[in-house]
Amino acid sequence: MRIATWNVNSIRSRIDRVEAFLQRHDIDVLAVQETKAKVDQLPLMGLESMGYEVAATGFSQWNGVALISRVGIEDVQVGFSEMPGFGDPLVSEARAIGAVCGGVRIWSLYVPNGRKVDDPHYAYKLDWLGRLRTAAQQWRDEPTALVGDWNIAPLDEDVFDIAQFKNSTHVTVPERAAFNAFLEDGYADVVRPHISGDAGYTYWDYYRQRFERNRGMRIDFVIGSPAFSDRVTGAFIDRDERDPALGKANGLGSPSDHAPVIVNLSD
DNA sequence: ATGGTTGATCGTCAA
Repeated sequence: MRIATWNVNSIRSRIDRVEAFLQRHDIDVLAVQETKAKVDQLPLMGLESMGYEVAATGFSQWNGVALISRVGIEDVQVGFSEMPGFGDPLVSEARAIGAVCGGVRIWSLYVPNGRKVDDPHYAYKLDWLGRLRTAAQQWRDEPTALVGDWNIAPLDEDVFDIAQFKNSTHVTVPERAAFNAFLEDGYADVVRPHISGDAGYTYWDYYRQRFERNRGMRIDFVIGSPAFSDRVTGAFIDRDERDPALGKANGLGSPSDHAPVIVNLSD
């Protein structure tokens, strides 16, 4: 089985890329983030004709997530719980959808960005991660994968220049501690052993030709329970999908600012 | 400190 995670930055504007990606890499389950679409706006026709089923959260702004699977989608669950004091519960619940696909529980996650360390959204991010951790402890003894855009760079080598991230979100001690808590609970970063340094980047800002200069970040992860991690036989990042020049040459529009992460599992 | 780019939606916010 082959699974992937990809922050697509609008599934409607990039459905051609999504369908081509699924075919090019023979993907069984794709977790997507930042769908930027309500459920009734999802472009399903092509996906269904390719044999995929879709489960998604609905939110029209920026934080919808989805699972696209051709090995079944069972026991769908959405979100974790309301975030007291942080507006509409949809804001938190639209960030996570989980289902059993091909015998594996997969969660597509869009961890809150945090914006600035003094922004209420930063505290919301840490709180949200704490709730995710509590929920994830219940699935640790099953084949489970927590995949998506974590908006955290756990190591200094996961950003192009750690000096530029002083006082910035994504690299703070509390965010890294929140990430490491999953590893302490028995989950593992199953892609780390297959990449090194700047070859592990999954995100490059649209600004300032960050991709062309390889000034990126590693913030998209596949975190597996022991029963999941034991089945991982390989992993890679499809950096070509982020290449604006390659996309243009292939007649495609602008890429997402994130590249897909692909993981192979033994049967 | 600022600016640069993209998407949803159509002035402005979020990333």
